[in-house]
Amino acid sequence: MLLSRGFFPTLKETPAEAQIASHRLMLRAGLVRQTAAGIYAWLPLGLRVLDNIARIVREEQNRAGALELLMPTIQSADLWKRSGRYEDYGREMLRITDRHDRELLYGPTNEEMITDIFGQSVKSYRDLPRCLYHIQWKFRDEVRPRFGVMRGREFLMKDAYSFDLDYHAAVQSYRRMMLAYMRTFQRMGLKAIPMAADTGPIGGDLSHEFIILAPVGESAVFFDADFENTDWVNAHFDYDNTDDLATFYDQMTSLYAATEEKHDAAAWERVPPARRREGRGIEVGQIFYFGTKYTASMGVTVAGPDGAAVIPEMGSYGIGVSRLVGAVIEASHDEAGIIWPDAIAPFRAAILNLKQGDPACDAMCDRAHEALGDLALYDDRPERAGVKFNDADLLGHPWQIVIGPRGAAAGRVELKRRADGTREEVSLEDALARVRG
RNA sequence: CGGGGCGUGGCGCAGUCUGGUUAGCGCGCGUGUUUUGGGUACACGAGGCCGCCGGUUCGAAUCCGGCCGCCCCGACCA
Repeated sequence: MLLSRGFFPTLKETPAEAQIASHRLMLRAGLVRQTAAGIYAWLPLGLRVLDNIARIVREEQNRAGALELLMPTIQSADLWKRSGRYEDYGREMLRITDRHDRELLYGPTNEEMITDIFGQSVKSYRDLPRCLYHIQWKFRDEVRPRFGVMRGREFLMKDAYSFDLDYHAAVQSYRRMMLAYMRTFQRMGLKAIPMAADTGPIGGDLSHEFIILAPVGESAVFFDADFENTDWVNAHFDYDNTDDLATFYDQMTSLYAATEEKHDAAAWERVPPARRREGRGIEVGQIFYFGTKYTASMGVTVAGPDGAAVIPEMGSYGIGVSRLVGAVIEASHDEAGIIWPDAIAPFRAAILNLKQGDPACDAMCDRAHEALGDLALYDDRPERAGVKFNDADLLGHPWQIVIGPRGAAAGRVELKRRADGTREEVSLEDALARVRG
């Protein structure tokens, strides 16, 4: 991709409204632009990141056996009246009236809708279990949106819903999704900790929030530092193996970890003082088991093996896709700008032509650009080297291929790793190979 | 929803208290020269219904009233 042909507006100065690092950097690097309180437009660079995060989420959901569909953003109020939440949800729900005075709403979540869709078509225990998900925009009319996309009113969320025949099977679904979540965040370069959490308006009695530690986080959290020594990544747990899931779940939940609402002073006292960690965290996902709350209220049953009606057990599982963009930046940036983890970077590398117009530089840059194609952003502007260095650091590409007249004449390029700032002089071919990974 | 603050070229701000010629400054943008490995320097230039509506006045960015928008702290929340 040629930078000169793209739309990557960067800001030298920080807009006054941005208070935290991720918000500042998202505006300065041209990822988003605010269009109203808590509502953002995603510019090309931001959209690439959002898509990359959604792709990883999707891959891990599929791997865990969940099935993707797509439900609408606008929902009928009737659905919510059936579950009783139309009154309960309060003013966070954006209510809309159409030209026929029908009551609609912009969905803040989809339990009612998926329960309705599922219940219409599934009539036998043979159709269970199922887990369905979609990645769709939500709207919650927050009283006070803040921190850029971390607490927007409109946000992109992956929400999955599991349907099982009984409690035991529902617990397997819950554990399966917990494993999928840990794998998802791990792939994005994030260290998430599952913490016992409140269920809020979703309801139910079992819930975990996935927390990324960060000083700007909105939740106060308490956890046992020993969690950092838990090695679940190399354990190769199988989604279909009940023992694996049990072992994994035990690893995740046996050590103390809770958000403020679920904090238990007595249990906390039993954690050795040296291992007690208190801090703040960003919630990037939450999972719920709530049994038959929606299937019962909305009248969904299936025929069991003996012919008797059974009310399916449900769980729901959310990941804040757009929030993750901010969370990743909070976890990975420095004074100069963003440091993208390889897996979600909008481009794997920047190609910096330090002397636009120099035949050797131009030729070598063209070769690099041709070889990497869409993996790289080629800064072909007639700007000074300093401008290009600074923009590349700001945009946070994992690699920078620096091509100047000195090196180009000798057939060498400088390869810089954004994360640690290391640079080495290598041949173009070696640089390309490293960037491709 | 309580408390506080701010709306002035794309961005960051000054000017408002104490009304008065053409509304300034820095950055950015355009053209040219210059520079050429970490935001170069100079020159010229474009770009504003001073958030909106109404009022006071000979005269309003400035004073008064109303409205809208946005931000921050708290309570609330993926």
